[in-house]
Amino acid sequence: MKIILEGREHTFEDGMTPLKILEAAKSEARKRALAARLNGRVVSLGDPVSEDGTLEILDFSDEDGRKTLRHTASHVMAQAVLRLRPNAKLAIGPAIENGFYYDFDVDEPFTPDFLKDVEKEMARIVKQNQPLTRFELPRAEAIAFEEKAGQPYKVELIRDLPEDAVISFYTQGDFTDLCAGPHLPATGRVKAFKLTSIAGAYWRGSEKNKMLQRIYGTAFFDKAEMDAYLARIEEAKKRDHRRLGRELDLFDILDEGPGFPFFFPKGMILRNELESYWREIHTAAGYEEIKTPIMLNRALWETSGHWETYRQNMYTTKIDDTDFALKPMNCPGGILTYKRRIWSYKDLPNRSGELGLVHRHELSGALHGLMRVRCFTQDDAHIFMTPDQIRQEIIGVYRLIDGVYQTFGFKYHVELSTRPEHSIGTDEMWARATDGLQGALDELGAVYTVNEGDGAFYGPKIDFHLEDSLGRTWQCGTIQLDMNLPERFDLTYVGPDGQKHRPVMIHRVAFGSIERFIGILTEHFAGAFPLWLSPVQARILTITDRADAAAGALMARLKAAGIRAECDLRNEKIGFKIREAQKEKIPYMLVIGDKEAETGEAAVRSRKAGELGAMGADALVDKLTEEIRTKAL
RNA sequence: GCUGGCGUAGCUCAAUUGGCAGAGCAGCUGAUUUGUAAUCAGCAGGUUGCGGGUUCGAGUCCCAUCGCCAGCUCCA
Repeated sequence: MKIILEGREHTFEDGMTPLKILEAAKSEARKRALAARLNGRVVSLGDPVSEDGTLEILDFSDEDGRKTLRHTASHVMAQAVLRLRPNAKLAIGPAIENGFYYDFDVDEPFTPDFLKDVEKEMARIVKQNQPLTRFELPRAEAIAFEEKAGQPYKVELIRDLPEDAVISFYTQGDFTDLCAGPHLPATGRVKAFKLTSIAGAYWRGSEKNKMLQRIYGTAFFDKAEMDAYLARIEEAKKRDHRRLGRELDLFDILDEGPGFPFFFPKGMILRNELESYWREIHTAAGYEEIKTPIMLNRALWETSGHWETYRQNMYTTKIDDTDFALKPMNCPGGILTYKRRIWSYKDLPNRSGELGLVHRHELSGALHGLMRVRCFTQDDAHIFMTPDQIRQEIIGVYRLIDGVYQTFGFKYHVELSTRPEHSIGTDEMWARATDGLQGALDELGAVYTVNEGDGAFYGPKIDFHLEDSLGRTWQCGTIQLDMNLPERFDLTYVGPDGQKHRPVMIHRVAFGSIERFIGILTEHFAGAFPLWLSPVQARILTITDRADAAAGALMARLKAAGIRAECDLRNEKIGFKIREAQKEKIPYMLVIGDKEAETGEAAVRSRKAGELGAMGADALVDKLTEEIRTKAL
């Protein structure tokens, strides 16, 4: 098979794809050169090469294809914006998960109306079907090109490119942009697109830089596919925990306490069930439970380093001329608890857990329902151990957390976060701690990504991230190794040699925060919680008041078996009662009319499966008890 | 905190160029005794987030402030 690349003929075996061609390249330099050329023509590196020697795209459905489409859509958007606002300065415009964005520096901020104008202009550009062509320039010329174009951000980007980088540009009609590619061959391929929102975003992601205007959009090869996607987003909004919390009377956040959630009676049942489950598995895993004060004096926070490093996030007050702070973390309390006695190496590891209420003054703009609040309960635990116990303990904690998420059927991803800029402790401590975490992950065969510089100021961490209904991820579980606080608080244990030694400490949470976890849980189940968590597990619905006595008897029987049951004796039609129970997502509806009152049974209706037929009280208790016991999903 | 948008009844939303603050659902009261997702009727519900200003007149325009939403930054 012959392929003509930029005028030169290349011969490849049949069935080659650009990706395979790249893989077959002999040297790195050759690979880069080929990639640069191929990217200029090809949508997806996995796409097959057609027989007539051109690079034609046959399959748009893979992720690379959509990414390329969206990247091209961002160029089309930038072109449209420049036509409408010739003075706009371009920053960056990548494809992202499900869409794309482009950042602009403009004199006047964009308005929602302006988005409509941009969409119209984009449609025009798509209709013009301008071909995208690629060219490369040496560094100096590339800089001169963007300087002439009046694009200072692009100049800065070029200056920061590595020495050996290929500097490429893409042109479509009157628009040229610095870009590595790849792109669609022409703007006409951008069939379906929509601009979704405007937001501010700092240049290069640093709040020290200027805030630019960002336009988000999405694009699909198929209009129907895009409509389905947009409809799915609308649907997902109905699962929003902030909405469901209010609708299901579980929890809410009121204007009177921004970031400080209220839990209503039904929400407390859910919460208490989670806490009981937590106590059960932690007791089984060898943890002891403690409770430490939410307010402690300044001297303690100075010892821990929080006063120095974290004070801007702490709520402080003065009591009798002494500074106090609400705890933003539980560790100092856990440490003081450890220090109450002398420990032998035979006592370690010591695992003490605390459902600890912490307060953090988060930035107002960061608050988000239960996901990001200003006071929350961490299902915290601190493990004090000898250095040679590190790996085994971390493996144990990892398995415990994994078990928790499996109980709820959650998918998660794991990140290893390393030393941040703002940190305390020596290089050697950090190296040992990071090696400990990484070693455990590798021994477990865990799949994880490394997040450089994202650790806590006192140590590296393994984070567990869960998704909300819109696919945004939230850190829940975390395992943090700390060789610093034991030093600061002069923690010791007595070794076999009779001498004092320094223990190592793990901070860890499984839920992360009960509040955030409930938020995730609510969205995951769309409010239809598994039976064991449901605030009301069964509601008995009467057809007429002739069944009231039977209903009362059944409720008493269920309650005696520990099942959360209630009666709906109102003088309403059964359809109405069913509808309400169904909307409240009550797992089991037990209908009693004359027939059932007679036989002592109930017609069972499941929230999920509909009518299940009549059952006697004993059978019903057995069925529900078993479902609760197994925590069935 | 930053950029933009938005705050009207418990909830979802109306209210023409500045001109009488409304509807559905929920709630309450009464009637209805009903078989698996909505019985009927009536009643009540508001200092339009809060505070200033412009105007004969402000839900609507301006300023300030609080809160919410999206994103950025930061984080469990």
